[in-house]
Amino acid sequence: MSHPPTGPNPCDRCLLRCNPAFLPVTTEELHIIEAFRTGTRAVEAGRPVIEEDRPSPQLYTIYSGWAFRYKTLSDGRRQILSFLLAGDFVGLQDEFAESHTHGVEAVTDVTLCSFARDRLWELFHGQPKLGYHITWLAAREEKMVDDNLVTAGRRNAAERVAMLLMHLYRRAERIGMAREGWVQFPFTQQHIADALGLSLVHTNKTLRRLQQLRLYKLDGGWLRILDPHALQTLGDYFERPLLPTPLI
Amino acid sequence: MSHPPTGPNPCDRCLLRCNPAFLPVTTEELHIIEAFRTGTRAVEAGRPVIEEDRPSPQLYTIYSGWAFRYKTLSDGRRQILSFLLAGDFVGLQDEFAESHTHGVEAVTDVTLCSFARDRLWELFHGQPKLGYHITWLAAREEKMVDDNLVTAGRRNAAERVAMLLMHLYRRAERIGMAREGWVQFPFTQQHIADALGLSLVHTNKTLRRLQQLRLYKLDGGWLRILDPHALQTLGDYFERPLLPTPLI
DNA sequence: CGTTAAGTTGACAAGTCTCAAGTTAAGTGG
DNA sequence: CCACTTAACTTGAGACTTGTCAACTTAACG
Repeated sequence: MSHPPTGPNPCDRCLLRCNPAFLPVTTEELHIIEAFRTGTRAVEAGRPVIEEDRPSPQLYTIYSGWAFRYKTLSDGRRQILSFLLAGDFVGLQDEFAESHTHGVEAVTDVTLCSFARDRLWELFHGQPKLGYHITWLAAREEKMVDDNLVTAGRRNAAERVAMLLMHLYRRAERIGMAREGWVQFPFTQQHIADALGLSLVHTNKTLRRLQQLRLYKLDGGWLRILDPHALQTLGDYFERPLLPTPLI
Repeated sequence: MSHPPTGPNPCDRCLLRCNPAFLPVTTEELHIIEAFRTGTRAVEAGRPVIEEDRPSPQLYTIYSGWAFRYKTLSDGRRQILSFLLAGDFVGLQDEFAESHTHGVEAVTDVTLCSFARDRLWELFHGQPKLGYHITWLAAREEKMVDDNLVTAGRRNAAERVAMLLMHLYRRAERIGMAREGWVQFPFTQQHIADALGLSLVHTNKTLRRLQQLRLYKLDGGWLRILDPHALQTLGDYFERPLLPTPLI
């Protein structure tokens, strides 16, 4: 999961596909995917991947880095809908959208593989298995939003923070981003507040409290979960065993 | 949209397909859908359609009535994730789930068309267009959850209620359930509270306030929007023009 | 007419937000 | 290498929204 110097490789030498978290594909499927791919793109930390109000002609798979999907109300209040990292497929909603849906912004520097939206149907048609996989990814994405909705709707501040820390740690760990119990944590407290539906100040105080309880540790942009059991119980958030994920 | 006396018809005489809100299908597609369908099912108001902790072997399309998807935390706090009505496709998430995901419960008496989950791949394979449609439905469903997450995370009580009233009214209206500006409204204040992430009492007070402002009217289980402009503005929630929906 | 679920209301408690003022950390240019 | 600037993070105080508790009313139903 280290950053490739010049962006993603051609699909047949894609580093992500060596990752056991992802489902293997046949050579034929790989060729179809490669033909579907239109290129790669790098986005700097903090810059937009997809503008909120403009439909994007591209679909993306995150190749490296962290990003997030969000929506803003007209007075500027912002809600982060979900975080995205390597392997996540973005922009599907727009394909079927009557109009604008959400924005996507890079947290770290991000590299992406891009696909032409208007050839999505072609992909379903020519390779139904890949269509099935895309549906798989859409369903997984929805499940994450479901979880976030439960969080915003029913958990209190400490529970929210506990849940999010475990969630982010687990997702990074799952695709091999953990190094001896530490995971890169590039998020600001503003990101966390926007994701949890809390104010920045209250997020800070809650974070502080859980840190003083020695439930987690944050050092130089790296996160370590000190007491996973406590965080899971507090957040009432338990990861189920995970199946390999399709990768488009 | 009146209730059929004995449950849904065979697909080739499906009343829903006469509804212009839904995408027309070819005869061949209709046959495939009919072969995919395993039967129909009636669920009484208040009864479970899918149990929260048990994976369901069935997928469903709602044929008539209102239902909702929900999740509960282990101490009983419940969050409604989205409301379901005629044409909505349910259970897809489970197909790809590592384990349990959400429960589904009937609000009114509900009739359903059921499909065998283990033949979903067959459907994608034999009729990619229908697979594409299912993805369409999944993406639309996710957009609704996105909206609900923004609501729970960033809107205050009055804004939440305004948004939900408009949302429910619009969805019912769209598939022809409106009668001279009135729409059936079978939800209790507990449903609304659970959907909005508010307490029952506060939901009641907020509802009352908006009613006294003459923004809407509720009479004998029927809802009328008196001031759509005010509710839309308050909820910062504007419906975009809608395309016909696929119907599986 | 009695029973039950749903809705209503007021009083008070608690959680979260806002405001305002720091402090720390990380650049950047002189 | 240091002074300056800026973004991120902290902290306390007080206001406000929302939640909880408890009692009561209304509507629906047998």
